[in-house]
Amino acid sequence: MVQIPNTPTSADVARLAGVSRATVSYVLNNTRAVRISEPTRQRVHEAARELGYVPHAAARSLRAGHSRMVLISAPAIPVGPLYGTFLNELQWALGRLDYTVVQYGTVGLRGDEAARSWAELRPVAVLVPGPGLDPGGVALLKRSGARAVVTFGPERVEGAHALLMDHDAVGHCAGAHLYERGRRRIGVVIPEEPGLEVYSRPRLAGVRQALHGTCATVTELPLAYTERAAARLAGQWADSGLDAVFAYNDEYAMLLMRALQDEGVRIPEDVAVMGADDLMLGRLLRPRLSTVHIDLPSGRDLAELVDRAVRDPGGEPAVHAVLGAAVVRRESS
Amino acid sequence: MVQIPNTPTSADVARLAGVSRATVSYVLNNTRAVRISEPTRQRVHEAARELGYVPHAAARSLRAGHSRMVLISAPAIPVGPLYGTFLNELQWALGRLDYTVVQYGTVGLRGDEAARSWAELRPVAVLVPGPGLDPGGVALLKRSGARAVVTFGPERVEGAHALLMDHDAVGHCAGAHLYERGRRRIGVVIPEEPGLEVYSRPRLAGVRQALHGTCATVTELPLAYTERAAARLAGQWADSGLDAVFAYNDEYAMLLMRALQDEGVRIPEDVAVMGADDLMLGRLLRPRLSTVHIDLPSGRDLAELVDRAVRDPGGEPAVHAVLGAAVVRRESS
DNA sequence: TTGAAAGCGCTACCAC
DNA sequence: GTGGTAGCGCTTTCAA
Repeated sequence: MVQIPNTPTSADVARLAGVSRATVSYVLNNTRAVRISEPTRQRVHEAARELGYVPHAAARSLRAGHSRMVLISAPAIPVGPLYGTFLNELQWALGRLDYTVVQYGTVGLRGDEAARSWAELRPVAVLVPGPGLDPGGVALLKRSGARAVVTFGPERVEGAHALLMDHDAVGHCAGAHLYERGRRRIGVVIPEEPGLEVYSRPRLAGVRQALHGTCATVTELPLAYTERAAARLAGQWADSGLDAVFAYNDEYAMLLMRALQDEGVRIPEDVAVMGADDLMLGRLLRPRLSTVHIDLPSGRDLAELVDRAVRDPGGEPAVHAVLGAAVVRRESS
Repeated sequence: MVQIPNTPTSADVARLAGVSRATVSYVLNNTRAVRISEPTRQRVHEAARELGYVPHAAARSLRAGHSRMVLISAPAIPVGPLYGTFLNELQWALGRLDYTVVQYGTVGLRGDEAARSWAELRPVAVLVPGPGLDPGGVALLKRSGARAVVTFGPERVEGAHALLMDHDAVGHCAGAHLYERGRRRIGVVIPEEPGLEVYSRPRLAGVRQALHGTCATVTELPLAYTERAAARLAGQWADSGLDAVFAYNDEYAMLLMRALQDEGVRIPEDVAVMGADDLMLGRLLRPRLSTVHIDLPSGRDLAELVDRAVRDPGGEPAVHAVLGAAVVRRESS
């Protein structure tokens, strides 16, 4: 008969090694304040290995009164390679600082409930990309023991540290560049996919700002990420009289560019096209896609910010503008 | 003076409401077995709200002896939209079943250490995409209370349930299709990026298998995901005499296709090109990219598998082949 | 209908 | 050097 083995506890280890639970704890945690004889250490390690003992993180942090868990809110929309690598770097860096990093997705919960379920885990720090956290949520998390709450996205939130990713700058770059290239009737693609407004709105605003006080016009172009929608938009192009378009990002740019080319619109002669994100993708298009390169902060830097905030939770919430944006001109503009 | 507020506990709620901690627990958990008078309920809820009380998940599961945490190992490589949507659906479905879903990345730990750090969280179930878990790890997790361990990827692991994503089938489809189209000298791109072998090897094997017993030849084409590498490969194309290539996936296909076209190679006349994953990308290329559409299992199905396994941990580890693969012929083949 | 108390696994203080 | 033990926040049995 197969018996489901009970999870071994430190008491089991103690019993097997013939010592007390305290001693087990001292040995396995390398407690410096107390010296344990070498033979005893051996026996304890031996016993732990034999039983396959794994400490119980929840019990430990319950006892300690705090955890080293950093909770990162996992966005509901699939993320691109840019953010993906950033996240990996961040996780790695936090791991080096001995934090336990956990991504907690909150599909289907409204901001309030989300913050509550995060708080139940009593993380020492909470990182929230994009929106989805309001001042109330921040307060709740802090009251639940979070020593650092960091948002990174286009908006800051009262009470939280912010890595301000100023997507206005992305649009600004694009707008200024297109204007400089002699374009005056500029379209800006606004993805219809939900959840992208937080990025598309500031990017649009940036374009407007760059063109403010000039004779250039800005036209919003709602666009779903489908061939049909792109074809429809391209079909109406001649009527629009636009001579340039900032396509939100490289993927939408590819979609639109293809549709325009299929309509016989010449790029960049008739219409200049710009993307953003500087994906490999853009280099492979013909004409090569001009884009806005985005510099995310390094994961290491953010990890250090988190660590500092955790060690000194009294500090004022810092707001860092961290998004570098620079035009990469290729052939489409 | 600003005082760091202490996290309120159920004892605080009890005090404020003028009842015992037991009563608080009964009210907040809606314990059916015990009836609490309406006025008391009100007072408790009131107090909890006023204090911003959030239950302590760790303490709860420590007491309960088990958690409802499902741990999903977060892959180190950035994932595509395909897997991203699958993951979201899965999280949503598990959430509906009242599990707490957490993605735990293990950048930099070897399989053994990874399993250990997962086990420290005492999850009730562990889902591991791709490799990174050996039979020892599975045993460790089970001994630590995991009632279900599910791998999903191309290989199965002793002791764990498996969603067998048979990437051979992807290659097989591609190979058979290219053969059928009259191609006999077939190249297969093997990405040089680390971590992709688990997928590329089976896909290659599938191609070989499809062509076994025919006069067609298979040539491995190692390729890094850079323009330079692609240009180099394309430069040597004439010498190779290949008349078709299965490019691992749509992204590598785009990379290579572009390089070939820049070399003056005509597609599909001189060389047929196939991708895989059926991304939007492929539809936008010219010629439109033929691809292998991959059908991942629905997140709901996997969630149900997990739930069943959790409820009946005695059951034999099930192995499901779950990857549908079908050729989508467009213009590049 | 409500309260007292035990105990989940762990660590840290204090005795020996 | 090592062991006894209190107590982290919570649920649940038993008593009142």
